[in-house]
Amino acid sequence: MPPAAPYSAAQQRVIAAALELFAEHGVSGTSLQMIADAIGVTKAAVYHQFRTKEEIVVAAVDVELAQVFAALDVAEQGEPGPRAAEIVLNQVIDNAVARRRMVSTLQHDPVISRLLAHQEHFQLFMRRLYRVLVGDATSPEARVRAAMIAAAIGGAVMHPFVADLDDDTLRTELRRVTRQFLEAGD
Amino acid sequence: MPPAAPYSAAQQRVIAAALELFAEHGVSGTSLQMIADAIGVTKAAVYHQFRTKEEIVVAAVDVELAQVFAALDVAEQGEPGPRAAEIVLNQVIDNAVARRRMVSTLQHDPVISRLLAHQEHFQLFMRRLYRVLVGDATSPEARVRAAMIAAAIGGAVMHPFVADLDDDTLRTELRRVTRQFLEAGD
DNA sequence: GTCTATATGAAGATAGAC
DNA sequence: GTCTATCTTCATATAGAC
Repeated sequence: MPPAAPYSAAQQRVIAAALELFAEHGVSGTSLQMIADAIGVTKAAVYHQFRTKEEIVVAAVDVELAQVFAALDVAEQGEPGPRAAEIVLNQVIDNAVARRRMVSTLQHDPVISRLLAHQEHFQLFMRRLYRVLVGDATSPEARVRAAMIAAAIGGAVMHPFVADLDDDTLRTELRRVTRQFLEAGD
Repeated sequence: MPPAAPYSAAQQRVIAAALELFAEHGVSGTSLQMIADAIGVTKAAVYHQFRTKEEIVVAAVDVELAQVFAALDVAEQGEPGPRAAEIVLNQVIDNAVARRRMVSTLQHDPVISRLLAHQEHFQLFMRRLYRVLVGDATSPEARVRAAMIAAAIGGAVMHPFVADLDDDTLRTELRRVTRQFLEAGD
């Protein structure tokens, strides 16, 4: 996974503001002026922290993915076994709930998708997640099942149907229903 | 539902090109120059068909939603009953598969989301879909279940795990796994 | 680390000819 | 219905002072 990049305090302010704006307007819909305004500085100050807008996008994705990888690492500290899958999935769910405003952007923003498609770390994450979801199966049904569960968790956290559920409730129910979904295929 | 707007042939060319580009780059990442280039005309020609970029977005969403509403209407031609839910869901699945490159954009693009949030027709569609998925239940579990199924269908069709499945296979397996998911909660 | 000022290009949009 | 030409605004990005 990417080493915890030593972002300065000023850089972290840019990243945090950028993530909020990316989640609301998308990457292409977010200008450096908007980021600068959100922090309360000028564009030039932002450009002093990152040389290009692309670098901001990379840093923002980097920070978000670091949390996902950290969660997966923790989950795999335990002994491998039948309960490992549930632990990993719960980590994914917890992370999706905690970062629910960002998850949809990470999964669906065209700019970020292109970025992630070329990141080895992310491809590895997807393969690990796939294995957790359906093991070694490669049948169309297994792949559709994996795609649906992955999309369901990522997509549900931002869904209007659950917009006013608090994190605790959302997390609890997501875990419950995901377990039901997984058992439905056995 | 919106009346089938009488878009001219030239307007339909703009809409078709715009939809492709929106799906690939997002609405904010698509310029009128890109749309004009895709059709092989100049920006001014595009502006002769639609007065603003926003009008193009509205028309594109209009065209896509018309298909969804038509499918729902067909599904509700039959007698209301226990099998109605499955018919509606199958129509939603068929439509999602047929338009798989567009579904993610419709669901997740920030510009389009804002547009849809203010459209009565779309809100009605969501309520109808919710009823099909969980009936009158309003518990957190029911809402999470509905959100997950809705997100799963819409999100799975664009998922890398199923990118190389043909439409027939994807549709068949989506129907199968969705049925399993629905039965898992009973 | 932040500012003012500025360069350069591309965006959305319009006027008027063909 | 399409073009050339143009306007204005905003985008990314840089130079140099404090």
